[in-house]
Amino acid sequence: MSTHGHTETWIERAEAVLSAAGHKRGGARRAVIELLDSQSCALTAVEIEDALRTGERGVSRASVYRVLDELEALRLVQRVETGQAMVRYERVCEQGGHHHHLVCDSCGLVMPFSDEALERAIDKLSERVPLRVSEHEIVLHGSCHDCRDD
Amino acid sequence: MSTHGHTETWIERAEAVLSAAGHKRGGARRAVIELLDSQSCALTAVEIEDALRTGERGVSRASVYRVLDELEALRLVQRVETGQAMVRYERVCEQGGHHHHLVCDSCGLVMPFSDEALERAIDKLSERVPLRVSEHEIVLHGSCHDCRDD
DNA sequence: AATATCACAAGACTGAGTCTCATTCTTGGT
DNA sequence: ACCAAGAATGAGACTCAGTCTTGTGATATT
Repeated sequence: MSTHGHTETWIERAEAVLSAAGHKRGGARRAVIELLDSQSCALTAVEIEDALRTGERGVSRASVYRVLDELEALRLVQRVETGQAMVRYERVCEQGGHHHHLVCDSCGLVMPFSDEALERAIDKLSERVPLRVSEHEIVLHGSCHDCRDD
Repeated sequence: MSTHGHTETWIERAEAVLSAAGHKRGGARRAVIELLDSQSCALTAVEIEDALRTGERGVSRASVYRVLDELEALRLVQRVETGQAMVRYERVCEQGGHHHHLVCDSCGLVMPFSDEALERAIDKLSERVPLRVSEHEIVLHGSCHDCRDD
């Protein structure tokens, strides 16, 4: 890795972006960021609150939501609407991390997937549609291997 | 139109499916069905409750949710997750009515759209994915013509 | 170190959605 | 028509994710 082209971790990028946006540092935000960084899949706000309370550093509910809002506004985290009552959040990785989600309606399992053809279809579509498309998060519903019984 | 091949309205189909599923008739359900039939785009449960209270036939909150659940289970209505805090519902039309939604994150406008290439991409995708895909509802976010300022 | 400002915690509050249960309506059988 | 069984409904209590308020503590700048 060269000096200025090195691969930055998500935490490092998050700290840099937050600082550039004029935010001071704080323990609650740090705790939320570290938890999000340690997870590979999307968490709900309540899951985050519970995990932190059980863990080393409790963080109040208001702080969890505030931090998630800040991170979302800076495109550091992304909402995932799984249709499961609670919104989920996951960190946004820059390089090739673009993926969508499969949700099993029976057991609630959430799985990531990605597909080139789908991306192309959406890119083209975006040009024809009366909306400047900013983000897309596709969620497909169905039943997973263990729930093939409906 | 022939005698048995005639085009059935959504209301007629709904009544038939409900009856076949062993449901008796009732005023609340009828009112919800008529409202959904009169709408071209998706409504939230609260919008439905309000519209009915203001209209001819008030329907209690419990009934609105109960009826929507029943209709969804029978695939007569479809949920639309717009990421706007409240789930929306719209009737499911059989012939070619398959469409998705654009949501303006600034003003909350919800617009329908459909796209053949997108459908094809999803159909192909469904075969490669570890999930028996039952439904898909794509929601694209962005800003509409009137909100081009972010 | 003083100060101004941001970050935070605690908990009251809001409101969408659920649950319960008593009452009313439908419908099939008589 | 009448009646009984069971479905449909209404009213409101209840749950709980998410918001808002306020007082306190942390942080950076001078």
